[in-house]
Amino acid sequence: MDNPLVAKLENVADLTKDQREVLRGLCDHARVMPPNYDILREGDKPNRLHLILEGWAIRYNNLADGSRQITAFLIPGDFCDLHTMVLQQMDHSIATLGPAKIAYIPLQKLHELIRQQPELAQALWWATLVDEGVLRAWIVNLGRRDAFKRTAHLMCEMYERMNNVGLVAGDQFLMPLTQVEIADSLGLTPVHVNRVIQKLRQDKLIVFEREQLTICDIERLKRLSDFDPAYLHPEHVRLD
Amino acid sequence: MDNPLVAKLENVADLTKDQREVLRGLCDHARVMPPNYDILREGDKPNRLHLILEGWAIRYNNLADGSRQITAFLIPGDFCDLHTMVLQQMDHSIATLGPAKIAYIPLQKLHELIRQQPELAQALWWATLVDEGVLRAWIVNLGRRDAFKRTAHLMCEMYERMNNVGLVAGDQFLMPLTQVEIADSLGLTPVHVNRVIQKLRQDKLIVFEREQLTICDIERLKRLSDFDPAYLHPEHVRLD
DNA sequence: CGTATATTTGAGTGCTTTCAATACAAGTGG
DNA sequence: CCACTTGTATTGAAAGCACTCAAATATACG
Repeated sequence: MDNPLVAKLENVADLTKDQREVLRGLCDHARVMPPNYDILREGDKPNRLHLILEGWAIRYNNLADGSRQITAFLIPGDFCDLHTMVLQQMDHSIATLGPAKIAYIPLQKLHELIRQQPELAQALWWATLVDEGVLRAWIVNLGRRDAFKRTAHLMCEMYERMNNVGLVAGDQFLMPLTQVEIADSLGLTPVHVNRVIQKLRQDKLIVFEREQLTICDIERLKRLSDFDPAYLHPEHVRLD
Repeated sequence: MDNPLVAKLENVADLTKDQREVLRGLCDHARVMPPNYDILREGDKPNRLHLILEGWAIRYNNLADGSRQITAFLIPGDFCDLHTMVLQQMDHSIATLGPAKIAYIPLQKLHELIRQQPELAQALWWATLVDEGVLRAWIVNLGRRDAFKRTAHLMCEMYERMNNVGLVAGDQFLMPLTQVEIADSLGLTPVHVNRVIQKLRQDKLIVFEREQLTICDIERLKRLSDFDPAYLHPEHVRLD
């Protein structure tokens, strides 16, 4: 498989062969981590960056009452912590879901890249800003959609994002989430997520088994969940 | 009043006299806009940046069913659209609440600043990344807290942020929000927000009248809403 | 002083939660 | 290889938080 970061950025920027090499070079040092492994914990002050190469991870916060809110799903090509280029301290934790291959990138290597390849740096900021758009879309989802639409919207988003890194085959992709994790991301209870998913199946919108999600009718799913991919900014990056 | 952007950044970075001047210079061209004025609309491709100097604004999305979700409150010192440095198109709208003084900054001026003052650019990225932290905190708020705690948490956040730009006097500050707007930001209905606010008053936690919010017992409010200011990253910026 | 906007109150409804129990699958240790 | 543990999915019934609808009151503004 090609490098997922390269795949992601090529959707929005014309990369030179050289730039592709630089990006691949960032991923030199990678390791496969076990499921449910905390890559980063709240309060950490990491001195290297982490990039997902294979598998999924979650960004999450634990609350005082013992509950948990997932604030992002990270898929291949996503940085876990680009913000540590500027911010000192992690204000949340990051954990793998299934086994996941993580690239470890020395902070210094990134700083060099930014100095030597400003255009590439720009592309990385694009990724950060898209992440911000995703966060806003999640707020809209949590704030203004009922459980059914909310779940459908999440599935549309993951379909789209997985597609952007070439990980959708036909109408299906690997979504290694339990219903508990879906619940923790959507602000619902696992019990209710279960009922919602059953309805999605009943309505012949999805098939979801053994971590494999099949979208039977993506257009209908997008329509009913009011999904508009504009927030993922598939348009070309401004490189001036 | 001093420049709110300078005030905000000085909390986390040691600015030289020169840098302060540059920041003030960004705000040269400013205008007072009327209440409920759309500074930017979804789909716009702005060629200048907008910075709040006085008053409040909202970042919001309109949904297909006619409802609205506010995804951010912008206060003095906040950029409306730093992301247009990289992204082409607005994926949401921005509107003033009360009358608000907005600085208009040509994109090019910002690009010059980034080239000539990399440290300042770093400080601006700090602001963007804190905004991202705020978005995550909102997701946690919407996903895992009931209406009462959720409302309390919002008030703690705005207290803290207003304080960071020197706009809290004693225990009170100007919060030009109607209950409808609070509802649209918290994913609640105005009716329910009304009942929650009454309870907050009953419990002697706040006084809220004529757009003036007084926090009677900030410590209790923080405790009960599980508020931890770490996500606002008051720590010193990494400037290497 | 009239009109529009914002706040408040009440009653009834419903989506989602909570609590509890069952079924099922996967992994572990003896 | 089986008993056992653990995590996940599923189902049912009851309770509750927040919503809807509707109307009254208050406040701001021209």
